[in-house]
Amino acid sequence: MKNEDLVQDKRREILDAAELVFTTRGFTAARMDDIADTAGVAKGTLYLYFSSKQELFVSLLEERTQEYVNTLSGWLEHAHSLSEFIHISVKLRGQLFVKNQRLAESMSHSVPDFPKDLQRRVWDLRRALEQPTKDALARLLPRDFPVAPPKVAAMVNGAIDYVVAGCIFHGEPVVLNDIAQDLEYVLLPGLSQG
Amino acid sequence: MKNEDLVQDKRREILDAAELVFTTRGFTAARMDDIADTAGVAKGTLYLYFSSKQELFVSLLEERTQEYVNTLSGWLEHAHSLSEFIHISVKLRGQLFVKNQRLAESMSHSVPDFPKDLQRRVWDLRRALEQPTKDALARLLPRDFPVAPPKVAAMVNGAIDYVVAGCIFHGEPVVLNDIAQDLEYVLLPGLSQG
Amino acid sequence: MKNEDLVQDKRREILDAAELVFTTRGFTAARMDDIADTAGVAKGTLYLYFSSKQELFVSLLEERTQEYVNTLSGWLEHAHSLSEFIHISVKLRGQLFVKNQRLAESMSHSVPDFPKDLQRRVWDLRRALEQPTKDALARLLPRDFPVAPPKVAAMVNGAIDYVVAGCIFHGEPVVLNDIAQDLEYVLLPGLSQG
Amino acid sequence: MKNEDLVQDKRREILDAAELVFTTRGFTAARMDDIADTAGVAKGTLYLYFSSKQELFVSLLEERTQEYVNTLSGWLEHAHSLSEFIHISVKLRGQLFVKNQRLAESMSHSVPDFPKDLQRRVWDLRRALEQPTKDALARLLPRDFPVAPPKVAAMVNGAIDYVVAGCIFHGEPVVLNDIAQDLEYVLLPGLSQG
DNA sequence: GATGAATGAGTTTTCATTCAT
DNA sequence: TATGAATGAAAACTCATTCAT
Repeated sequence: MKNEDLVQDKRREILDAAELVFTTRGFTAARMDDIADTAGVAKGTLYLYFSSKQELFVSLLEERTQEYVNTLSGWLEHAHSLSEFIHISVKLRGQLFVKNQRLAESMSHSVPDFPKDLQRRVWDLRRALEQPTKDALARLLPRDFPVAPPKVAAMVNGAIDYVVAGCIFHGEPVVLNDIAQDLEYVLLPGLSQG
Repeated sequence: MKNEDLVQDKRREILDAAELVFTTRGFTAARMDDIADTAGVAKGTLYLYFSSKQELFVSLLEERTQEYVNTLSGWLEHAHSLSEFIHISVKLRGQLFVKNQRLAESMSHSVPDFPKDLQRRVWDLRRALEQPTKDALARLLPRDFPVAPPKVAAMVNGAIDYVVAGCIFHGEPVVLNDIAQDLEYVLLPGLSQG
Repeated sequence: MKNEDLVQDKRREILDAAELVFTTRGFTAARMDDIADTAGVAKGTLYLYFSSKQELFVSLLEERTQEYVNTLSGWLEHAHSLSEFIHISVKLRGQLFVKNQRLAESMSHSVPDFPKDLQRRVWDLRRALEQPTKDALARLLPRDFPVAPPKVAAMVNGAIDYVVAGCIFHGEPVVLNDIAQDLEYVLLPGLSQG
Repeated sequence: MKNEDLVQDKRREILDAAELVFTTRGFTAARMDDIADTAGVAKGTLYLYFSSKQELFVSLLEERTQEYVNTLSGWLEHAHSLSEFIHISVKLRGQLFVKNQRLAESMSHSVPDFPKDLQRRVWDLRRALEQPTKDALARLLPRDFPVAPPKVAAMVNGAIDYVVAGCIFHGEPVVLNDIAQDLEYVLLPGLSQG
């Protein structure tokens, strides 16, 4: 028990360090040295937990995606209106925006060179990531809404991410409640049309 | 004249090659060898036109941003309704989506390590990139629209990019007319509210 | 006693494992991990019995050389003719060929880098290894044979080893009786000359 | 012309350095750094001429085997008796003994881990290496000699190599003429039997 | 101006050895 | 005594940059 817990702790420490370094520098520019230093372990230790830099990266994606998907679907289950859906989406995507964004970017560049088994693991992740939003929209949109739920999900998420990114870029504070209200104002009329 | 033109031609060839390689592999993973091969010149020649890999990258961003901003503001000047605005935006962002997306991603990862003078040049680019959409919205949105034009611009552009990215990811054809109609259906009611 | 025996057992297990790994991969490419796994003990345990990888290797050479020399001199003592000498030599060298060959090769590569005390131990081994064949030839060769026994020993052993190696390389079965007859046919006339 | 020659010179320098280092240390223990230092070039330069340490090793084997086979078959063509055959064999194998021996040893350990294409190249070498001696013996042995030429070749070569190795090991001078006479004395009677 | 061979600092990965339990 | 997680020095290989031709 004790032993197993310690192993999990160290694994988590390494993943936290990896997240920081990968999201700051991108996959290729990130150095295993930096990850080890950040985690406070020796370089060799990384390889006791992950078989390569690529495998560490994919494991990190899996871990974070899992957490995010769990949280998101938990919250969205209790959304009973499109307004609630928008507010919940803004709150969660906004909080996790920066690191998820950076990881996602790294993915599109780096993964094409990965070995087949790792590519497959990433592929599975992408599908898992879309599911909760798609499910909630399927439930909340008016019957016979002419735009398919996956496309609507893309619009909502894109709008959220870009507004948050804009705030960060311009150095404005990210007030998620205000952002949610702005989004509601723009999107709700269109999404509520019978 | 003749001489000057030749110089410009070679410069352009190198930039075209750099675009292909940077957008395919990302900044760090891109190799000067590949860029030279793709451009059909020797590696040393790259350094006659650009003083480093970083400077080549920033020059490319400047070149492409300039082109894109010129085209976009040209088209948006003639937009006389929000509907037209949406259709024009989808058409242009959609066409340029992939390469702009990749360049933008590379920017966020790589630029923080660049020397200060190059960072300044990138900073100026980002502002230039937002201007045309902001100007058009300021003109087309209803008086006293409660959401600021830069935020609306972010929502529209985010929605466009994510829908296009979703099509590409799922292997569906990217039919820009259809996408524009979907976006109009979702966004226009909110944007037209008095 | 009991305790002492257990210690010897574990030592032997480690040496057996080391033999398998060293002869399969060569000294440098052999990993202490593999030896520990093969022996069924933890890596740290190896260092309770042998102070380093190098010392383990030399101890193995000593152990195996001792066994081989004992067996060989026991058999050769009862050889009463050059024909018997050849048959016995083929039988024993043939059986032990592969592992001895590999250990010997490792020796010539690796030992030059060893510390002086280990080099000295290896040096002693080499001399011990030649003695039984030299003694038997001194007894069995005709009086005043013009070629010195050590050189004859080298010829016989070289001929045996290369024929066996040739069979192995070409994938032919190693039939030691046939090989002994071939060697007798070629060597006996010369060795029997008065 | 000039250019091509310079390239060949540098390639040769690297191969010479590689031979020295590989034969001194064995394949695994040899370091690319050492080879580069010995050749008087930078580490990166090695990779302009050979794509990996393994490929450098196999290229070296090919180069040296080719030289040796050419020389050997040239000389053996003019051997008109078994006595001449023995003298020629001793002279050539003796001269090249040390380095060929060491390279051959490295082969048996290292090559099994090489990629398939390199293994194939080594396999071809081994066959080429046996041909000249086999051809000469087929010509010179008595009709209906009961031992197959490849086996006789193995005996002769093994005897030569071990006698030479014995001299080196005991610190005696290697006088090839004397060694050839000793071998003739022992082997010729057996090989000449009708 | 143009070339491309050469460089060497920087990166990932391995593995003998140690030491707290 | 036995363990095996942790270490970090060392090795293969890469690639931006330079410079003699």
